[in-house]
Amino acid sequence: MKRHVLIFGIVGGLLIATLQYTEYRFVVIEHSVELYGALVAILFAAFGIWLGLRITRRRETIRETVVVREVLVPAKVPAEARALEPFAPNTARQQTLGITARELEILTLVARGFSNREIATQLFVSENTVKTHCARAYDKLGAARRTQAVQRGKELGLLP
Amino acid sequence: MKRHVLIFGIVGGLLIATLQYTEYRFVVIEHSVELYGALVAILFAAFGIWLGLRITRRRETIRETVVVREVLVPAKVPAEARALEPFAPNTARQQTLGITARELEILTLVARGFSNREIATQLFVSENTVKTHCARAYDKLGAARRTQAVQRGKELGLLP
DNA sequence: TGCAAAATCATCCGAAAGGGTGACGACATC
DNA sequence: GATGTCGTCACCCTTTCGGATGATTTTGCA
Repeated sequence: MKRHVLIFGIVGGLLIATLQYTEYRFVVIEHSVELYGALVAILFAAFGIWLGLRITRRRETIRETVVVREVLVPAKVPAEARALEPFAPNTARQQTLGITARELEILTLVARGFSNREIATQLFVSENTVKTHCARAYDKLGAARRTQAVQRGKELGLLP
Repeated sequence: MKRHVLIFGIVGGLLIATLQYTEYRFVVIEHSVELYGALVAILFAAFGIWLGLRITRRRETIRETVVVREVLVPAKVPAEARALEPFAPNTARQQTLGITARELEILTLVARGFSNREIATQLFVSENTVKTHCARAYDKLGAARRTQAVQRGKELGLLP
């Protein structure tokens, strides 16, 4: 958290300096102040949004309400019909295999056909992190490839 | 989500206009551009953070733990559902997509988690051939990766 | 508050996968 | 016989994955 504020300040300062520098060099155009302000506004708004997402990303688990609901699910349903059913991963098996929630989360995205980079973008983490989670999940599932991990995950009731 | 972008634009425009107006009226001192930029930056950073919080806040709702009880359902989903044990691929869809039998055969092996080399060994063909079939299948399925192709194949009823 | 688990990120390297292109033979159809 | 489809294979190049390892930060809990 402290690091966020720090990089916020540093990046902000650098951005302002850069913008000022460029402005002093290219002030020949008209309305440069407006453009300058708009540029700063857009950049910092984007940065702020990113920061807001980043900060609050993990707070969701705090005030969650756990509701236990029982659902009757047909034992065997084809893939097309299964898409609508609420899927509940087999947490018992997940526990015994030692698969963490984050690993399972990434595994579901892998099963949906996303690349590591796409998953990293969606989850606001680096590609390396995704790869680490993947590797651990593969190891715990005894899989050598992502397709194999997906297959195993479906067999074990971990994935929809 | 669209509403957020809308109010973002409106408020942003108002802010810029206000800042320009006030600047033209009161800020005759030196370094007005720097102050102006810093002000805009801070305001928009705060606004961005607020927006980020607002966007993600409503996700902190209820997390329900669903307990699934498997139940044998008679014949709710008729034709495609019952032919599950010996899986019958959706040949109609296969035809319309122009997927050949060989491509589907290789696709099923891909879905089972085999590598191209393993598939080549099993089918007594070269790895290049497997890759060619894969590429054509991916193209016809609109997939960029093998996991995506598997996902699409299952959605379309081509794979078990 | 301190510790263990989990999550995050990085780097290196080799393997796997994917895109593009070209080619050749078998076979069916017209 | 010309045409088209399918299966087969090869080459080159780029991207993506995976394995191994080490490190730091965050979190949850006792």
